[in-house]
Amino acid sequence: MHATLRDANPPLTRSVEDYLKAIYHLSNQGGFAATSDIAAMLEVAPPSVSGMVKRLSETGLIEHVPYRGVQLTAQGRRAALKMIRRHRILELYLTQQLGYDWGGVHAEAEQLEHAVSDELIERMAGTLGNPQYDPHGDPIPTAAGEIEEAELVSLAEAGVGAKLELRQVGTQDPARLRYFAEQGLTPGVLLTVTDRQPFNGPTTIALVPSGDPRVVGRELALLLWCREVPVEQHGHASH
Amino acid sequence: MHATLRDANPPLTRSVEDYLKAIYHLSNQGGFAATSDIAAMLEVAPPSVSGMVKRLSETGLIEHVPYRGVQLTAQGRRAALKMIRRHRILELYLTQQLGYDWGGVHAEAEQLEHAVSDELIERMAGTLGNPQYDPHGDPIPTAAGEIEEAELVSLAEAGVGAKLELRQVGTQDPARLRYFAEQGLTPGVLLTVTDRQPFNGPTTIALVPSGDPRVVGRELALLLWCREVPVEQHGHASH
DNA sequence: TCTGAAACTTAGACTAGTCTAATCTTTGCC
DNA sequence: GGCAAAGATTAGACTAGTCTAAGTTTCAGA
Ligand SMILES: [Mn+2]
Ligand SMILES: [Mn+2]
Ligand SMILES: [Mn+2]
Ligand SMILES: [Mn+2]
Repeated sequence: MHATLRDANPPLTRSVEDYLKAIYHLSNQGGFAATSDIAAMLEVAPPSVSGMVKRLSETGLIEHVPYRGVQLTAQGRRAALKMIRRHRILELYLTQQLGYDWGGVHAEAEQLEHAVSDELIERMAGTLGNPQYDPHGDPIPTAAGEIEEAELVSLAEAGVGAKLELRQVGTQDPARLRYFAEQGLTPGVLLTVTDRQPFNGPTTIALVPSGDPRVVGRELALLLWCREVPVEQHGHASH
Repeated sequence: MHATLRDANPPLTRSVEDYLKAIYHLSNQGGFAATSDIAAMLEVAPPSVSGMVKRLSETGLIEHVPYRGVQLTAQGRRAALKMIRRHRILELYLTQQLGYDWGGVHAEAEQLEHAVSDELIERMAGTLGNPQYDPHGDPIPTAAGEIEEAELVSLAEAGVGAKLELRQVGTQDPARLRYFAEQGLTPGVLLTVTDRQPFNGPTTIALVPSGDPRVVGRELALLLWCREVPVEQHGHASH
């Protein structure tokens, strides 16, 4: 064993952890993450991404096809899911135990995720009762690296007449999150689609059971991910 | 305003924050912190310290007298006390809210102190009732940067017969802390010094009120910082 | 007063991560 | 099928932080 050999498994740096998360989010369902999309998500210049991509593929965390994009290896995916678990448990802990609102929580978790130990995360998860979803409805990966894959439909694409449960809110923007909260649009809410205007027009919904109407423009409707609710009529299960 | 000018007040890096804390701890009561002591405390080589010292004095956080040592400026002291507040609130929060024992808490706080926001620290402090002391009895600086300066005597130097209150435990070593906890030697405990053997020998104490005896070697006794308790006899205040 | 050891600084190299400017590749469109 | 624009990579520079090796300063003791 030569003293000059690099440490075989050095701990990942803050930057590397954020790159892996970004690549995970951008390469859903087996696709490639593009250099420019990673750069935009992390707010760095594209050449910075090219440089990091080189290092990450040398260490076996990603697969790089030049001019095509990158994908996580199994090892890289494990590391990404670990960070996502940390991030989402932190978000939930901050909202439930320390009074954060769901808009402010993302920025704080973005920093803390790199500093917490496994032990701290598991203690937080225990305090919270080993939760399944974060404040925005996103599934929390298990400590073993499993994550729920739900088929959800965006409110902008849901059919008129559909009865839906709002499951996930697909933004971290504090202003948009605050607006959704004001409108009562938080994960778990039931609603029916009552109208959609043509030419990318707004969707009108009625909250269940209050019946309160809401009009949601396409930009925001695309952020509201819903599950179709089987319509149960007076205790009769649908067939 | 030229775009080429460096940001006037960039946020401090993790390294800088740890250097400032180390210098604070090493330059108590107006003295100088020595390069080699800073290096030992941070586990870096002395030339790394010389390099950092140059940068820190250029940014006005410390004063450097070559070959003599360094001192914090007012600005550097403010920054150091802010980090110490963070560290101690984190330690207390982790022990009181998340079930950490006082041995494991230091390493976790050492990382988190660089990642938490002011808002998070103040929320934690609020949850804890704006506490004055951390789990090891160390005073927590206020948000305004005030810190209590107590005159304490080490158990190794206290006179035989003295009645003392254990106030601070001056180590972060998990093994030593665990041992102290086993022996019932935690901040707040009352005791009397019953014996001291010569030639740097052990100190024998009796816990109050149980009377249980403990024998403490000099190395550990030097870590136990105590306050003299005015001896009140059956309700008679001492004159 | 000299001298040698300890402490400190300087010199020079290296890594991680970032940037701008210049140079490929790919691809949609005429 | 050719070409221009978009996207990606390479080239080269820079900062922060670390190291080892080599020189400089201080100071206690002979
Ligand atoms: Mn992050
Ligand atoms: Mn979230
Ligand atoms: Mn630290
Ligand atoms: Mn402490």
